[in-house]
Amino acid sequence: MSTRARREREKEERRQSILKAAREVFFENGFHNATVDSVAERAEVSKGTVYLYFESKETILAHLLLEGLDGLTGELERAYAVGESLPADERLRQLGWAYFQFFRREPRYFRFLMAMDRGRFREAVIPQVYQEALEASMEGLSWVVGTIEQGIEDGMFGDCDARLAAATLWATLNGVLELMEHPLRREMVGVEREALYQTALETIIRSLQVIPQK
Amino acid sequence: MSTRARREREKEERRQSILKAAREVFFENGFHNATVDSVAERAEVSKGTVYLYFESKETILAHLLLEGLDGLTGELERAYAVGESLPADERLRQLGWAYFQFFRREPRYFRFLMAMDRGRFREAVIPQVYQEALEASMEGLSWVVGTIEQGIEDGMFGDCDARLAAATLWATLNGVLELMEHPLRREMVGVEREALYQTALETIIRSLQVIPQK
DNA sequence: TGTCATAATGACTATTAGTCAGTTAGTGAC
DNA sequence: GTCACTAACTGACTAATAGTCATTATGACA
Repeated sequence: MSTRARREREKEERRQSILKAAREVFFENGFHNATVDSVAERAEVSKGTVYLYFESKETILAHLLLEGLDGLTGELERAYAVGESLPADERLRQLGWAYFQFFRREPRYFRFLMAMDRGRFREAVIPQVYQEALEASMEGLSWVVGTIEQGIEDGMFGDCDARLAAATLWATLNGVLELMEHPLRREMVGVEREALYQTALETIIRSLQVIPQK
Repeated sequence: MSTRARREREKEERRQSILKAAREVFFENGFHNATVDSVAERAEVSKGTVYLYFESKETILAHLLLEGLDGLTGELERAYAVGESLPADERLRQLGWAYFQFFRREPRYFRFLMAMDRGRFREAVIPQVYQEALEASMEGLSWVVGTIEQGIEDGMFGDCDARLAAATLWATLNGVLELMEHPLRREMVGVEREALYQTALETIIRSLQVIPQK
């Protein structure tokens, strides 16, 4: 008999509806200004129920972030697969632009992701979520590492520590996105976000390439 | 008569003692966990007095950040001055490492600076502070731009948009520092902070240099 | 010593995260 | 049908804390 199964499903649905409400409310007002009461109201449940499904306000955000991270790794995976037969530099470009597109489409996720494990967040977000986030990011990073290694094998890139190079690329792209996310800093550099991103991406890719000997 | 002047001075002293208390309390417990009551207690004044000198908890943080920013620009200015007679690449190295050293010495400032104009902060921190922060950062950036322009003139660097290149460098170094600030991400890349920083800095400098024609 | 302005106080209000004793509703047994 | 049982749900309540403001203290000067 499937009563048990249906119950499980209904529980999951409720959980999802709370997450959906939280996403809306958090995105509309920002995490700080959003109240758990308004999340509850939006989800058409009482506040007590929200706390039945999630330990704390921060935990809800953590789960939304995991969702976002899933979307991002999906995006990167697709870009990695599409580039299968391309040379390594072109594959890195694909990955780099997929990263950019994702955050262009979901700027609010970016903001939350960047704020992750800062402030109270770190205390609230416990092993399980931490682990998942780690694994998702690891996967994304491994594609970059793999691509660079491929480039080295092919003789397109000079011999270098692929992990170090991948970290440099990642840090650089994050740095650009973060910089251009702050109104204050964007104003300061007086350059378009996309232009800076392209410059940074090409700079790193070029630094990997073997300088052709004339 | 100097009554007026003394009064002014005493007011400023009180203001400073509140800032000092806030710095201690914020650094000890983090901004979120720190209470205004405990800042007041530490400064040996009542809460009301704190609010006589600062509009809000966020405003106090903003002023601490300005202080931090002052320290940073001081550091950079020194590095810029010291490198006066050095070639452009070496000057960029000086600036880059001064940046690194500052954040190594004051990691808590870095965290607060990076969190700046995020969250509630943006609403709380008003024109005056915003403007000051903008100007301080502008100054720092202009030294990098100046150095790159010098390098171009000297023929050490290839012809490029100095502002764009400076922004790339800044974004990259920030990206590394930020990345390595997150325990989660540091764990992931499995590389030492200083090593990654050096790699990134050298990568950007190299990308500016004219490739010597054999 | 009295008056006045300025500075300081701390009890109070408002907001909101999180709790828990009590209520409701669905399920299966008889 | 109805009873007992369980799981899900509720919302009034507590605790914590940012920010306010009517009142009080201080000290300069006539």
